[in-house]
Amino acid sequence: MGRPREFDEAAVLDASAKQFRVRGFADTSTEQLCEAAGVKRSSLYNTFISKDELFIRSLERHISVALDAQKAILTENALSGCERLAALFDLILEEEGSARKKGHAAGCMIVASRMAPGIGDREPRVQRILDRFMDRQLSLVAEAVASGRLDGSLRNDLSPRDAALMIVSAISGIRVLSQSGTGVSSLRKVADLHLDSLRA
Amino acid sequence: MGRPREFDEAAVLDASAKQFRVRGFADTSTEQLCEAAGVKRSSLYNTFISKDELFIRSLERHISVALDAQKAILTENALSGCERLAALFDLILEEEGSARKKGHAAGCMIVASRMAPGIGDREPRVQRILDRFMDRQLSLVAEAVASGRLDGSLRNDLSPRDAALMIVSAISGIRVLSQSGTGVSSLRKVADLHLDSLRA
DNA sequence: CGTGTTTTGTATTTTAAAATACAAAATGGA
DNA sequence: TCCATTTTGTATTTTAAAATACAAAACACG
Repeated sequence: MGRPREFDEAAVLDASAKQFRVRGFADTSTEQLCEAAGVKRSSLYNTFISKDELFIRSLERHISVALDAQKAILTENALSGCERLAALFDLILEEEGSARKKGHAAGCMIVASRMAPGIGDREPRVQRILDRFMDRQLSLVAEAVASGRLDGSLRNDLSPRDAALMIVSAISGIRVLSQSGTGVSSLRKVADLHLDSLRA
Repeated sequence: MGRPREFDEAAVLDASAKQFRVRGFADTSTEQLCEAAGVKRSSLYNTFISKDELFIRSLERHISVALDAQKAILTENALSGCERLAALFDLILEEEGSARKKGHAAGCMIVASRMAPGIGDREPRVQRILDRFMDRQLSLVAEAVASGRLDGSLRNDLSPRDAALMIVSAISGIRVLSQSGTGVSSLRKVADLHLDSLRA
């Protein structure tokens, strides 16, 4: 009962996430958020309590869909372990490339939330969300590495965990490079170099 | 003539840089800056004009000393090309390790400034300073790679420029990993993996 | 000694953004 | 239909931090 909602919650979270990504947490006002999401302030506060809570929920959703996409790739049985890693890099490069096209060169919400203190200090949940994401990402990549050792596509002298750390760090590195304006073709070479070092 | 200054300008810049690193730009108030630097607000504004200007000068100084340290290592004639790169990774790991010990796990001012929009949007100079840093860093690393090819310590089938991009991205990746709480010993393994892939 | 000049300390003003208050609107169910 | 309940729109309040104003202090120089 009561008056029905006129907006889609997930759409607001996506629009918010984009704003936060492009302008940063501190530099996006609630007014910009309202405008971007096409929602009035009272609706925002009524639904999401505060700017902090809205950010947290946006981050949660962003990470959830990002992780799903990576999981789909990294557990694709039709691919060898090495091919899975290659496809993961493809995904990252595609994301960066299309972000580039859409004008907003900015940025990776996950890496930015990690590196920029701010809300992450006040809000332990931000830390927790990011930690959990990284744990899962590391596990997924480590599994792909392990299966790459079995199918012979990857070196068998490396620990899956260490290799996974290396891959994950490479991805972050690429995101930073991309934010610095490095062209996608260069990013591709960097990704290839990283991957080559793990090949059998 | 006139009343002499009671504080050291460089010391204020260093203290400010630390605050900005630990708390982020938006979340450090001028009051915190004054307290950290041991200087009254009027002195700050009198000398540095505004919070924005103070940040820019802090960043400039921070980058300048960082680059000097890297340059010293990367142009050390006594070392082979590969050893120079290894020493560079050592420097990074040492920085991260000692930051960890001092409690403030946060953070790399350079990567954070890149990834977190904010002042960087308003201030083209921030962009310029970071671009310039990266150019120089890339050149220094590329030179080290080139000399590593000559002295036989590094693979001779890779373009110095691409290899340099790969190294620089690896460094950023390690910084992100470190910020996420990864232990220094794991960071070391990651660095070794990255370096191994370039060895002759 | 003073006098001009710069720095320093304190108190105040400005500002901008977050958050709230409250009436009007819109529905489902009795 | 009308009432309880929730959302929506607008206007206002709260807040915190950046920036300024101005008098007192400290020195160099004549």
